[in-house]
Amino acid sequence: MGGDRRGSAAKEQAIARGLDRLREVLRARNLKMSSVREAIARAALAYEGHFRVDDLVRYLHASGVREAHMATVYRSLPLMIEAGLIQPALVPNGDGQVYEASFERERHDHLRCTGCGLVVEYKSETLEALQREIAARHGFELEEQVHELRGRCRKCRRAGASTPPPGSRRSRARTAERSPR
Amino acid sequence: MGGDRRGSAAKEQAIARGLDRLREVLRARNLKMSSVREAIARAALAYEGHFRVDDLVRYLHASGVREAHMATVYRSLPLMIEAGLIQPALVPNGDGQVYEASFERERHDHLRCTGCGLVVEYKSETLEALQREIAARHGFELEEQVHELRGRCRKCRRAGASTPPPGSRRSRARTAERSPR
DNA sequence: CTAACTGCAAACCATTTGCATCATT
DNA sequence: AATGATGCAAATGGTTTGCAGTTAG
Repeated sequence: MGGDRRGSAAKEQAIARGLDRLREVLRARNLKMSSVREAIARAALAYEGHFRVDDLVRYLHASGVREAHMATVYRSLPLMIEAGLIQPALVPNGDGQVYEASFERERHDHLRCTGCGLVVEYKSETLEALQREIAARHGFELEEQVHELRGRCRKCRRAGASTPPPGSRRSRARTAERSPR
Repeated sequence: MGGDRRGSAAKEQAIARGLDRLREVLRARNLKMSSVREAIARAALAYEGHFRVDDLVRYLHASGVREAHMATVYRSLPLMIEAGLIQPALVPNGDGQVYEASFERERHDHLRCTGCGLVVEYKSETLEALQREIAARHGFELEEQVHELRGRCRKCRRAGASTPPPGSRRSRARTAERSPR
């Protein structure tokens, strides 16, 4: 299953900072830290790429945390989001929300191939500036932006028909983080 | 409930064109038009503002179509989308997809107030051009874009605290179509 | 006539919640 | 000790599906 690779010192430290951040949020609300909570947060911070709740649970089980229950993970999601550890990643396509670690990582948006499901991250200063401007023009103070572009990637266009391959639902598509330029 | 206002001739004709468009899609797939199907499409085209499946069903009932079943509406959604009659409007927040008529209407995106739920439409050529450019840069042929900005509207910022009012889920928020500039 | 469509009820599935019990502060 | 956190199972709620009967082409 997913791999808990070597714990590069840097990454381990980032995780430690993330956990501290979470503790702050908890303290601020008179909530408690717990071993399960910590394991979940640790897993979320360490997870490479996008994940769903059940992915995280599997990862936890694989990591030796025997009883990490779905319900518990669900209950900790809002806290981790508030602490800035994770973020919803893609616009849900019917099969559950996908998250990604966001702690000490810069904002980015996604391009998604409607053919093979490939996801590419990109970042555009121009885009963000434009979004702020649009919000301001309408009297809004921007808090969050959802931006996802969909189309056919090079490979799918070259290879294929104009319609996405049939019967390909819940395709745990491959992800290519970071891309050209 | 929702109002089926006077049938301005222009609107009635647009609906007729929409239905023709739907017939084309149906014919192309060897599917059949039916009275129920037509009533559903008609309702979707006539509906003012955003709606959910159950809104449409209520609207249909109110319009005298006694047995317009949810399942049937669900089954016709993909067809209506393919025919370009409707489109998913907002990014689902947990409580079901929201649609809006899109036939012979120009693309637009939404700004959503995290305080009161107010939704404002806006349109930006610059933004669309930028999106196409980003897609192209990554070898994608753009097919669709999801873009939603969230923040606090003028009124909410003036009026209020920094956190959205508690316990305000499934708020059928008011919508202000079309806005300044 | 045949293939699609429709109502209805049951099935699905991601997410939420109630409750008794365990752990942190 | 007191208040939260957790596992588990049951409840939710939007959406999908199987089936038997109806209807369009």
